[in-house]
Amino acid sequence: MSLNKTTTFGDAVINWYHQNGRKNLPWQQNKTLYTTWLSEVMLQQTQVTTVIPYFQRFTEKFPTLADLANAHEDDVLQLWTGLGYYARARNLLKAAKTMMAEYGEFPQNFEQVLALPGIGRSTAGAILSLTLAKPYPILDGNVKRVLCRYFAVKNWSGEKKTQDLLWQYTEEVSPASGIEYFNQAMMDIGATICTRSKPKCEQCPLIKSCKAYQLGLTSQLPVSKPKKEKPVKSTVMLALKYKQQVLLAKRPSTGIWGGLFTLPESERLLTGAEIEQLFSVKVDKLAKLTDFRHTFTHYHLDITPLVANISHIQDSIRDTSERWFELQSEADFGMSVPTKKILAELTEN
DNA sequence: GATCCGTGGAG
DNA sequence: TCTCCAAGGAT
Repeated sequence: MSLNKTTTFGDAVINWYHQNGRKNLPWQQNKTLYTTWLSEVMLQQTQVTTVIPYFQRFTEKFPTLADLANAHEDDVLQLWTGLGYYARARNLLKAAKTMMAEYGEFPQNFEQVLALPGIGRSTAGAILSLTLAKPYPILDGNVKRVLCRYFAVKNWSGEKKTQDLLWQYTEEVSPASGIEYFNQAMMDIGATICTRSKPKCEQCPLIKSCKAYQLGLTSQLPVSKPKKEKPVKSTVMLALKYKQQVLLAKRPSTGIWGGLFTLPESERLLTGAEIEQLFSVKVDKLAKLTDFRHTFTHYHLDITPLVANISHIQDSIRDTSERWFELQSEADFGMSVPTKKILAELTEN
């Protein structure tokens, strides 16, 4: 790593931080490696305002690394419900167990941190620089945007070649001292000034040397990723309702909604007779609710909720992954958002 | 390199 | 309503 020792870039950014940087976010108080790690993982592809309540609930339930390492996956996924990218939660628990078993604490060595599941180069650098002022550069979405504009990078940052170039740039501009302020400031500038649309260049400490600004390219950079048509998939989600209970099933740990509980799905609408045969129940009433669309990063999912009021449920649990859930109760496990939405609708009626 | 993995807010 | 995309990492 070659850190620039006398960069005016670094000075300008650090000075800006002391005047204008964010210092009151929940994870900036009483920082530990554990809390910084948690916040960085939650913030992957997720905005600050979304993360705040999740972070508070999580640290209240699991204040320390040791607490998390002793947790059950269902409890972790419950706290993650609605936050998305659930592999983050599964990897968080896995990493906590590994750290306690291998080191008895959160490691301070970069290679050891990087080796943990769910932690890449940028997250590892953020954890060690923000918490311990270790001189590692970061390259998250904010930093990428700032650097793409500052250096007028005209290629999409998703390309390997461009990614490598941006890592080179972030190493070059990172100061040897004050990295904990610098990295936080770069993220703050990206989030509050160098925004995707309508950047507030007049407030930017880098305005004098920003290439995009000089060339009048701020509205065209960074180059957005080449867009592809999202495929549309469809599914039927079946709510088997027995009195005030509904049948849910835990999904396998890989794939969409891994480890979460969801309603049973079917590729097509089922008849009452089919449901009776599949689940060994008696269907008293069958109703189709209004379709709705759930959109992921890479596809649309059109969901048709089907509600079957049933009786005779003696043999309806077919698998250890299935369970009956009381509609009015608070789930102590993770649930997908579409499942939660449908259950909420059932509870109202 | 390409694909997978969620969700909510902004525009 | 629809598209874009936000503190990325794993396969």
